[in-house]
Formats: sequence, C-alpha cells, structure tokens
Amino acid sequence: MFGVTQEGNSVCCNVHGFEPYFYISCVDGIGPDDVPKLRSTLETRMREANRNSKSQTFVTKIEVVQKRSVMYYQVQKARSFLKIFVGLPTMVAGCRGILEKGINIDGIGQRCFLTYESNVLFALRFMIDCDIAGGNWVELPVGAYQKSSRQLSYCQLELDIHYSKIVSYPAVGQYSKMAPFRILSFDIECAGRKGHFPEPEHDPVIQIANLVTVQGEQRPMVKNVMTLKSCAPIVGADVMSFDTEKEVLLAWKEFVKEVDPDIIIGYNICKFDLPYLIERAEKLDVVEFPILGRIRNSRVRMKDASFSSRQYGIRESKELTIEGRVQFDLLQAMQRDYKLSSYSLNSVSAHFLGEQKEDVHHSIISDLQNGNSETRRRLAVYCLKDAYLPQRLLDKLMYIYNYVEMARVTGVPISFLLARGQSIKVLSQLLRKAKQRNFVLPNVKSQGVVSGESFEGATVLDAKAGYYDKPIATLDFASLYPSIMMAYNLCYCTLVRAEDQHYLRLEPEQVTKTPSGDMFVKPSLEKGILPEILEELLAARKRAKADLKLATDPLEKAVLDGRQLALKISANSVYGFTGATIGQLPCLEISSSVTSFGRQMIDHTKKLVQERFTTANSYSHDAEVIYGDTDSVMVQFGTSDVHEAMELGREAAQQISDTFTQPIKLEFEKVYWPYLLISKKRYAGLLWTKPEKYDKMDTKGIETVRRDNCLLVKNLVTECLHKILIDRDIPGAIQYVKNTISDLLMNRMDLSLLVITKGLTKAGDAYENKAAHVELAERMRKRDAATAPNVGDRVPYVIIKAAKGAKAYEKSEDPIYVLENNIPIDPQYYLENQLSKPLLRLFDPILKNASKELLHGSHTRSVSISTPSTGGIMKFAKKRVSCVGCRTPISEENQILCKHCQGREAELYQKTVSNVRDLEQLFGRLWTECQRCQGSLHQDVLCTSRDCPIFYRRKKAQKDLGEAELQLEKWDF
DNA sequence: AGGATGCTCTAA
DNA sequence: ACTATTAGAGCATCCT
Repeated sequence: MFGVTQEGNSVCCNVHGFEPYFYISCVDGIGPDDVPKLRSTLETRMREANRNSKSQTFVTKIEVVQKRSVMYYQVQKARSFLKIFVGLPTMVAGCRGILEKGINIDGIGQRCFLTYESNVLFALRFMIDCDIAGGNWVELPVGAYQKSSRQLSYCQLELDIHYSKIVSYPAVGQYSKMAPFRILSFDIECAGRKGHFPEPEHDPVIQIANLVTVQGEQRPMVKNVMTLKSCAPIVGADVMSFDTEKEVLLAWKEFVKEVDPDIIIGYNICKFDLPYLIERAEKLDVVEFPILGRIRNSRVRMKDASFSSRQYGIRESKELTIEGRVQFDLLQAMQRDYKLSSYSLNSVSAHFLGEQKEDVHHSIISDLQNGNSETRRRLAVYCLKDAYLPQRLLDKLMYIYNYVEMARVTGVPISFLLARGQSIKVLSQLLRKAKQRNFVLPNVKSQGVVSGESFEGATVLDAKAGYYDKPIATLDFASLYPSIMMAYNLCYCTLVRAEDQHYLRLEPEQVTKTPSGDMFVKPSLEKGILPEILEELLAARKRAKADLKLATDPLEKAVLDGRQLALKISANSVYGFTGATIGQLPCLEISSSVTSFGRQMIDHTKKLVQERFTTANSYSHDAEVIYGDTDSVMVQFGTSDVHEAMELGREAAQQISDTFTQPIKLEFEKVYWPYLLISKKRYAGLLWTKPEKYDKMDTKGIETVRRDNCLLVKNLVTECLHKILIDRDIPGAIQYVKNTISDLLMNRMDLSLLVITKGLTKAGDAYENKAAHVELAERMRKRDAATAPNVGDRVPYVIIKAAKGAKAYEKSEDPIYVLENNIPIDPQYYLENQLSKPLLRLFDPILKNASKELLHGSHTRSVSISTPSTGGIMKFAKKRVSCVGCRTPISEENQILCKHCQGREAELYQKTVSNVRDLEQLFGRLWTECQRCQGSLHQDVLCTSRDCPIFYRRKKAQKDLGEAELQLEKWDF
C-alpha cells in the first residue's frame, strides 16, 4: 500500500497476511468431512495445470462458512459455503475455472460448482475486507507496525504491518481533508523529421519540462526544463542542459526519484509521452531508465490496452505500471467528463482557461532545436507551457477533489476512475454492503444472459410540436430510478423467482408485483441491499449539500461539492448496472421493473394533470400536457402569467406526489416561456425559475448543442433562437438568415465556421457504409499515417467542390489541407445539407412559406463565381455594401444606412468609430500573440494550427477590421 | 424514388 | 479481462 502522510511524506506499507480467496456453494452430497479430499484434488489439478510454477502450495486452506447468495429471495438466512484460499492472487482464476468446469473427487464423483466473488480484483478484495476506500485516511497504530528491516521501496517511510491491524477512517471531520499529494506535471518535445510525426525508433527526445506542485498550494515548488544542447535562461524556471540524449533521460529519471511524486499528470502522457520515453530509452540502450516507480529496481511495464464501453466508445492506449504513483492523463479525463468538439490541449485550454498554449507548429520544432540557445529557449518556453496547462486544468476543474471524493464514495482506488468503467464502482459498493449483510455475489457467466436481449426503456410522450407563447410548467420526478428502487424494494435479494412463487406461499401484502410482471418481497421480509445503498447515497448527498451551504472555506467547499456530485452519479448508475447484460451481475427483472414503474408513473401524471386542472374543477383553463420524457411532463396550464403558471405547477406537483409511494416525489422545477417544441427530445425556450426574470435560454437536442454540426449552423441557429425567443424579433431573425446565406454563397464565410467534426468510433474496415469522416481519415492515413486520426479521435472536415452528384464521402477534406492548397469549398452543400433543414424546423412553426422566404429568395441568387486557384475563403477583406445599423444589403455604393436606420447617424457613427478601435486593439493583440508564437525567425511560416482559436480569431479580426475601416471611410464623405 | 439500415449524437 | 441503460432524431448511404 502506498500513501502520503499529513506532513507530505511518502509511505510504503508492506501489508502482511492477507490471502486471496473466493467462495463456492456446498452442493448436495458434499459435507464438511469432504473438504480435505476436495482440497487435495483441487491442489493436484492446479499443480497439473501449472507445471512450471515454482509455487509450493496452490490451495492453502478451505473453510466452511455460513453465507447466503444475494441472488433471489430466500427464506433460509444462511447455509454452508466453502471459502477457498489460494497462494497467489493470480491462482483464483485457474481454480475457479476448474471448479466451474467440473472436478472429479474420489468417492464422490464429477461435480460442478457455482463460484462466488471469484472475479474480484485482489486489491479491491483487500480494500473491501479492511474497510478501506480509495483516497481515504488509514492509520497504522503505534505498536502494530514495524519499521521495515530491508528497504524495498524508495519511499521516505517504509513499514510492515499485519492487515488486520490497519485502521481505516471514514471521510468525515478531520479525515475529510485532502492529502498533500505531490503532483508532477510534465511534457516532452521530440525532434521529428520534416513531415513526420515523431517515432521513438528515429527521433530524439530533446526537451522535458516539469512542474511540481503540492496539492492545495497555489504555486509550484519546482519548475524546470531539461534540454538537449544549450538553452538560454528562462525567468522563473531552472534550465538544465545536457550534451546527450541519454543524459537528458537519466536526469529525468533521477528527478522523478528525487521528487517522488504521488501523482503524475500531463496531456496525453499515457498514449504518448510516457511510452515514448520508455521506447526511446530502449532504443538507446539506457537500461537503467525505466525505474520510475516506488519499488526498488522495478521496471516500468508497458502493454497495449484497449478500453471499450458503450458510454466512452473504443479507446486505445498504453497501459503502464508505475508502482506507487497514480497516472492521471488530463486528456483521458477530458474525454470522459466533457463532450467537446476538439480535445487538443490548445482547444481545451481555450475552452476552460481562456488561455492558449504557445503554438509551435510541429514542423518547426526541429528547426528550433537545430538553431541556437535562443531558439531552443523558445521551444523550452513552449514545452514549459505544455507542462503548466495540465496543472492549471487540474486545479480549475477541481479534478483532485472530484476524483478523490468519487473514490471515497464508491470505495475504488483512484487509479480505477480513469482506467475502468462505471460498473466497477457499483460493484465495489455492492460487495461492501453484501459483506455487511452476510451475502455473497455469484459469479455469473455473461452467456447466462443472452447478450443483445434487451428490455423496454422509458416512455417519451408524444410531442405536440409548435411555438408556445404561454408559460409551460415542467414537473420532474427527483432521482426517478433510484426512488423507484427504494419505494418498491427492488433488489437481487428481494426478487422472487417465478418457480419459487408457489412454494414460498407469500401473502399478496408481503410482495410487490411490478408492471413488468416480476415479484419482489417487501422490506418487512427482507430489505434490499440496493435500496439500502441508494438510501445511504442520497442521504449522504443531502448532508453534503447542507454542509456545502454552511461551508466558508473554499477548499472544504470543493471537497463537498465534489462529494455531492459523486454521490449523485453513483446513485444514478445503480440502475444501469442491473441492466448491463454483459456485466458483472445483470438482473433484467430489476431494470425492467424500474422502467415499467417509470412508464406507469409518467402516464399517471399526465392523466392526473389533465383530469384535475380543468375548467370543470374551476380552474381558469384546461391544462394540457404537451410533452414529457422519462421523468418529466411539460404542462400548459393555459395561463399567460408566469407567476400563476409556477403556482399551478407547485400545486400539481404537491397533489400528484401524494398519490405515489415514498420516497417518489414529483417536483415543480421551472417554467419555459416562450417555448419552441420541435419534436421528441428537441426543444428550446426561455427558462424561468422565479417570476421576475428568465434565467437563461435553454436548448435541448437541437443543433446548438450537438457536436456534429459546423459552427455556421450552430451560430446561426443560436442567433435565430435568440432573436425569436428573447428579442421577439422574427423579421430580424429572417433578415439575419438571409444575410448569412448570402455571405455563404458569396464565399465570404470563414473556413473555421464550416468545419464539421465527427467521432471515429471504430476502425475503418469495421464500417459497413462509407461516411465522410471515415473516408477522410482513411485518405489522411495514406498521406501521413502518424498524424491521421485514430479510433476514438474526432475527425474535423469540410465539404469541397467536386463533380456533380458526388457523394459527401468523396467531398470531405481536411481543413488544413484545404487552407494550404486553396481548395474551393462547396457552399451549396452547406446550404442544402447543413443549413436548410435545421432552419426550416425552426421557422416552420412561426412562419408560413418558410422554405420559399428563407431558402429561395433573391439573396440566394447572388452566387459568386468560384475561383479555384485562390479560393474565396482566403480573401478576407472583401468589399460589401450593407447598412451599418442592420446589415441589410444596400444597392447604392455610397450609402451607409438603409432607409430604416436613417436618423440614427450620430449613434451609429459613434458605434462605427468605437468598433474600429476595438477591432484594431483585438487584431493587434492577436497579431502579437501569433508573432510571439511563431518566432521572429520564422515569419514566413504560416501558423495553421488546426484548432488554434487565435489563428481563426486573428483572421476573422483582420477581415472585420478591413470592413469596419471601409465603413468608417464612408462616413467622411 | 423511397424504404431500410447504419451511424452519430443527444435526452433522460 | 473488460464492458451503466433505452428512446429517439436526423442524416447519409445502401438496396431494391
């Protein structure tokens, strides 16, 4: 066990005496007397299967214990199980296999056994049995431990203890404090050959930048960079230069040992930086390099890993074992926790920190390295920033707090949170609770449940699509699925098997028959462990939220907020765990019962609202449910008054809640007004939680929140919704659409607005149909395999002009390639395949003849002649005549304002002047930034970072400035 | 031409 | 050895 003390000293604790084990059920005809025979037979079989093993003993002992399977309700509270102990954790799997397949015992014959808890990872088993949760405080009591006689680790403290003597503290009071982890953030630079992505086989590591921070402190304690060849000094950082690459690598290895970090972070370190260092050291025969962990002389082990889950998709990476140090790759964390269009460090930093990285195009890294100490200094500054940004992200997003709290709540080690999926967290809680109640979990083979066999999910009420100018109240069930499981005591151990229903002779009032036809006993007979877990999670969340309100210390607040979030996520994933057909312990009776209750409840709610809130019951209008999804109903009470709608919503929620079993509760949450309902799962509206003012514009499911639309569509739809819902200016929205379409067709659109991104969810050949992003990825692989997108990456592309009738997958192209080669894009495609349908969906409910008005007006006729050689997009400052006030096109060259805006000259002149000034400033700032980034030596190298926001913003500012200056000139006439 | 199917992404 | 769920919209391609 590795850890850190309150004072910040690293500890290695050699825990003794804890043995791996699992259970089997005692089948008929096998009693306690047969145990020695079983042990010796099993021992022989194990020895046969592992002839080369040096192990003395495989099966160390077998105990008879009184336990009970968690599966199905049983009257008998305990029966005999055999607890089988083995010599090493790796022997569990082999032993399990033999017992499940069948074993021939002398005098008894061939027998198969069901095994229990035989799939629990040894580390988790140990933690569960010792009540240790990931990230919590553990005490080694004075007198119970010995100082180790021989140092096996590099830790500051090394101790020996018997497992039974360890004291674990729940994270309350002083024990909820975060440990002072030492965090190392690092980044490497490699000198790739021109046009190639660096490969450890050929390309040297030239720089390694490091930042060491103690968790909770504002400033890093160490900031340095190790460089190959000389490097000019950098203020605020130690520069260490070396003549050979071997020296750089060894300096870093020593540095890691010296700093002794608890956590190693960085961006893409698990897939790039760490493997690169290891492979490079191998190539250079630096044999002593890969000793980076806390165990003496233990080398880092590396293997290819592929993680696949429905939630996160397929993700390939390398799995490195660095003993005693948690690897926390910010890229992996970002991909798990946030849905973004791009996951480059640059883009992520811009998004969360409003800060960009020093952008050095990979093609000039080698030039900088081969220059002098000044150019290498520039590279080092860049490298340092890449080490600094992950630490900033870690702080900004409260990652340590949130992940440590998640580990504490679910009980798994912190390292599992990034390396494993959701189900291990539920399993960990389930095993802990089962142990308390003397249950054991069966090891079901996934074939037991026919994979692909599915169950019915939630009801989505039909959407009465349209534009609603009256307040729409939303009633929600709070934590619907957890509430259902608690209300009806749904659990593995309360489920009455169909074949048991008869002989158990249960009275109707002792059981619940669920709408899906399954039967569960009530808590009076047996309280379910799932409801118990959920109650504890939700009660703990309530406490955390209450404490959060009282807390004043920002660190304490961070801990509590992380905790309440972890508790919420954990409660919600219990249902998913039971429905995971290829999982640890699927139980579709539970999950389909949950959803069947949910369906019944939403129907019931709709019915009650429409029955009770009527003019016949002396309400001013008849209420109408216009939509609902899973746990919510949208109600039009008919009133035009927001406050009244809120009151009615509260009344309805209260009344209807009373008709449900505790703790199921319907809550009034918010009002939408106005509300645009497009279809199921797609709507927009102004959201009100108080009658005075709306909180924000809320959009669900439509283009504005989807990552696979280009910015042009997103921006246009957002702007239209803003004009329709907030400004209530439909003509303004129409004009805006027309102007945008005109800009598009005139080739005045910035390329960055036309970039579409889609995730590459599987390997190219696994796709049955051809798709634009898949084909492009394949073409890019042929151009340069190293920089082409991989499985799990997002692929950005634009649609370019091609022969008539060409498929979209033949017209997709890499935006950078398009920019560099001046390839013309296809505006018509963007109009017909990207813009038109979303716009029509938006305008159809509020505008008759929307198609004619928006997509076929005169603004669509002024198509510019495409100029393939130069490309429309590169001409940024193009003359155009439109009204300064409202951007309506004007026919006369010298006019500034349209008829409509005349009379506002003074105001609009001021606006133009300040606009030019702002743009000048903006452009100047961006230009300086790009200048600094490119370096004065390389002015001819155009920065074309795929997603450098500055690059696009600078180009945009340049274009806008040109236009604004033109406008200003006109005022002088 | 038009329905079926595959694919991506989101709501809850 | 690993894997939380289903419902649904909307688009492109395939297939007849």
